[in-house]
Amino acid sequence: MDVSELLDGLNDKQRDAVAAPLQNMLVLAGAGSGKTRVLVHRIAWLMQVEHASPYSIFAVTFTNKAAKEMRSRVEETISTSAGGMWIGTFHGLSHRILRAHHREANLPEAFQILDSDDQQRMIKRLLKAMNIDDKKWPPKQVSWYISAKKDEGLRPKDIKAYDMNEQMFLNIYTAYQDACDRAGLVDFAEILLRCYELLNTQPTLLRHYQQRFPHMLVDEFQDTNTIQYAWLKLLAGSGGNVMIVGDDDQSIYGWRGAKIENIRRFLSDFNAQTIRLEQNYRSTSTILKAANALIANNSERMGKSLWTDGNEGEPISIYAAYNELDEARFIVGKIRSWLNAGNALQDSAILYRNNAQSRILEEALLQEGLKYRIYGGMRFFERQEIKDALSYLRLIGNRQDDAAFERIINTPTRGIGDRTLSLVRDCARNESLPLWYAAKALIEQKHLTGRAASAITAFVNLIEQIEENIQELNLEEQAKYTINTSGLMAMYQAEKGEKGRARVENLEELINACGQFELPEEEEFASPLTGFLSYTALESGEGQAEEHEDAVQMMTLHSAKGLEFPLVFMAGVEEGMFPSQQSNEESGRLEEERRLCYVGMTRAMEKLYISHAETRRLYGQEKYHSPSRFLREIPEQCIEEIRIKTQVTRPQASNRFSSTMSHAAFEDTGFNLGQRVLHTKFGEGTVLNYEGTGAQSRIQVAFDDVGTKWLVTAYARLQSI
DNA sequence: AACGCCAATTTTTTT
DNA sequence: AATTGGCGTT
Repeated sequence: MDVSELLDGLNDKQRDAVAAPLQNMLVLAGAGSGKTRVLVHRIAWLMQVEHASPYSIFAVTFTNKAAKEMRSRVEETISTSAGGMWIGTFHGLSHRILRAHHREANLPEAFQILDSDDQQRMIKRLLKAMNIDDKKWPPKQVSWYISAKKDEGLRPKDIKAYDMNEQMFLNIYTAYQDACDRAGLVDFAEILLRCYELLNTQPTLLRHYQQRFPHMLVDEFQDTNTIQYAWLKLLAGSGGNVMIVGDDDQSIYGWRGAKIENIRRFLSDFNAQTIRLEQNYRSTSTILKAANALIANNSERMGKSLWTDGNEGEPISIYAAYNELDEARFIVGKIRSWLNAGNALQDSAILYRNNAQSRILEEALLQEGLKYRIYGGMRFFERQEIKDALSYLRLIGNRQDDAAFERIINTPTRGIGDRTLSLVRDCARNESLPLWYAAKALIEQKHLTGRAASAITAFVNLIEQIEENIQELNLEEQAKYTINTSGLMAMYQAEKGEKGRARVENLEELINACGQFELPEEEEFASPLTGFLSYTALESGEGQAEEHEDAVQMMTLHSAKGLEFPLVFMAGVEEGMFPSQQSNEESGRLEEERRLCYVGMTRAMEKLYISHAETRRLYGQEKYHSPSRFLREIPEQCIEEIRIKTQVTRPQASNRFSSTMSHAAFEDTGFNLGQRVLHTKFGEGTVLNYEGTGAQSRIQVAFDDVGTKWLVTAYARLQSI
């Protein structure tokens, strides 16, 4: 590709970023401003103009999806393979370094990765062993504590406990780390911390990487946490060509340790130039105006204002639903009209604050016969049956893996009960042995009696026999053999119902995935099996069953980041839901909620609907929510409120008045517009019954008492609900 | 080991 | 409301 082609079709700011001289740079990239494009073209520019070798390029993202997209777009742009380039996630790249230097990192060659579920189970077992009440110190909270500390780069020795309570957390952290180290296991946060420590303590190694990668690029920088920042800084060394791309207004992972301040830190630590990408190629000017106004309510911003030379588009429609069913009905009705107008279903998305909201929406879509796809939730490699199977493979690859041992020792049931198991655990703890070797020792020393002994022996033999018999097989055959021989397949085949059938299918899919798996050539693994196991942990399998069917896209606001849709619905935009109950003024999380709202709004390309329900069933109780404060922060001229706006006429010198049902909100419901009703009482709270239609509205606000006209805003109340 | 009952618990999520 | 986990019973 010609150099000038790299700059073609870019705006001035994008060009400044792509063609900048070698320097540290912050690209403050607003939503929809073409940041991926800039990153990709910058990489191509480095290669073609600065003559950078692909081996010198290091690009970091947060998700596998983003990494994959970047790689394929780079390859598309430079028209050759991007092999040799390191493009990956923080965890993926750190993991790669750890594999290559596992000895220096004090890890066994076949070390494995704990996901958060494994981590919690591990902690739970530990609490039991340490005789700690898991009601007082819930495993979930403990794992949260440990991860948070690791994200801060803190080992137990670096932490001073403030009180007895924290001291307990600290003790568990210490014990947990000890257990992981002995079992050859690393959790997600450990991957980053361990890699950081490795580089920090091995100057030769660090220099090697620093020299190899003079060109670094980082995406979504606003989501970096403390350890990720430190890791980057270490790798960048004194080199002066780091490009970070981010948007402080889209920082929505503070609750997970992301530090928005890292952007400012980067500016001073790296003495970096700032380039702002503010031209938006996604949304209508109305949507941008609204989003800009909303986010302006946040303080401490880097400052940025999106603009477009595109159309004004339609106003943002705000629908005040009577309850969540009405809300769902409204959304589905609008999607139906959108579809009937000749649009594609997959171009519409429903966004919500929490996953629990999806159910009602689903039901409404189902009723209307509209296909939908829900993002998030249980991923492929996180499923119970898959984790069972993987645990067999893990234990075969590494006998020290206590987490895997615990999971499968009695799955399927083979007569190893709690009594026997606690003997094994005690022995393991007393002798500082992995559970596997403790079990073997107990058999050898004849500490186990008849039935328990034979059950354990059978298990030990099973694992050893599997290992022996799969030596000559390829990965797919290994998995197949293991799943069948272990009895897992038979166990799930015996499980009745839809669930059992699905699980068997998943196990088959796992075998299939093993066949499809290509071991990354450039990376160093003890065996293909180890490589596959790492892959399953780091890439939990979102793309496993990705069907590109035409369906309504449903997801939380968080998972919508980075995506765009012509038609977007934001549901449940109510106080207590969004901003959520726990992010009130005191918690200091309001600004992050506002950013989340900003993220949601800027997903919409053409039309945005925002809805809130007056009444909502939440945790089995009726809750009354007022519209979200965020709605008031949107300029009125960007908004069209869809409500039953009833115009009321008051005859002179009379208490009687009539009102007319006159709003589009009823269009899709089959009610008759223009229906009139007579009343004698009028005021806040008066219920208007539209006879024969089953519709009601309740007067919410009465104002403008001018002459014979009252302007009244009333909410719809549908009797069918 | 399978079943059933009771109690607790409810943001957001990637790796 | 609905799901999950723990515990006791068969």
